[in-house]
Amino acid sequence: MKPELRKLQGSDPADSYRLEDQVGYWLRRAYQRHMAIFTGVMTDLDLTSMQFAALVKLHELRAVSQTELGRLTGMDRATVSGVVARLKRRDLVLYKPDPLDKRSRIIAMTPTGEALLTDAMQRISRVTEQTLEPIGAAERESLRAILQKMA
Amino acid sequence: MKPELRKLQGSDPADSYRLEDQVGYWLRRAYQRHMAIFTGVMTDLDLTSMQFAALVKLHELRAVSQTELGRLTGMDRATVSGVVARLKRRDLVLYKPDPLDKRSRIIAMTPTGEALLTDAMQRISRVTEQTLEPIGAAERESLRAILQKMA
DNA sequence: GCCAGATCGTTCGTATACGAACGATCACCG
DNA sequence: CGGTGATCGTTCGTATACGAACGATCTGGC
Repeated sequence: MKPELRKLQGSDPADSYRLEDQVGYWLRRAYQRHMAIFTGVMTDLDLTSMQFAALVKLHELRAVSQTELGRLTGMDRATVSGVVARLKRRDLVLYKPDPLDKRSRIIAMTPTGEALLTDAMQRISRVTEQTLEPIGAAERESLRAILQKMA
Repeated sequence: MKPELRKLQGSDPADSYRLEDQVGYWLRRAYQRHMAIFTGVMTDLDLTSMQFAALVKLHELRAVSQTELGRLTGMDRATVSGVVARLKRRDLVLYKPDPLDKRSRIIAMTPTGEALLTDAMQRISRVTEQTLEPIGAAERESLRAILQKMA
């Protein structure tokens, strides 16, 4: 069937599909904007959002295995491996052996890491505020509820 | 103020900050789940979501410059470069010179690309449906409205 | 006590993502 | 017409992201 005929019949799905109408597109765009804001606010600390997430969890739990850290922050174990290695290279975290499991690697924060986290913590609200700036309180709550259901 | 004093007052921001309460975390999780669904549905087509997005835009506009394609799909020009190169390697798109601008590279789809897009198009609704499965119609509309405001 | 299957972390390969620096070209202004 | 600043696409470096295969270790069942 010729394209023109398909168009006349309006039966080619590709002709009515609009990228701008897709959930994935919105989610990506919103996340992308959030990331840009995060990066902007944290530039001089040289801290990515995933590194920050890892430090937050380590501060909260004091020490966790690498796999557990990945689970808590939503990172693949291969990804966590790299993130943690970069934190270690900057002495923000350290490795400890797990006395109960030789396979496991316990990650804990160093004082340097705690200090950097304190700095980051003082600006993280700016990231949230800027990210949510375009929407009101009721919408923020809706967004939270909906995204939590979805994930 | 000393850390100990802050702690006594319960004022260390790091102690009350919960990763699970952050917008960025929800957005990332939702997007991550969406991506997993996309990948699962499209595995045998060997098509990533960004490659799909590029093909969708090319189908719609027939031919666009690489930079414009990036703008339309929300990709960095360095990123587009790679995505398009991989599509070209599989003969899904082709390059054309721009008669009006020697710097520009026009991208257009090949019949192979169109065929693959047709295949992908037949399952894309499954991706959307599975992504939005946890939420109802009203919530879907809310989500759309809110995310569009945010981006 | 042993072994089969699960789990821990690594490495490799591939695909985004994006800032920065670069060469080529373009557009516009004086 | 000539030059200066903007734009196009590339390349490099770095950081996620994730599947798959791997060795080491652990665990449960027998």
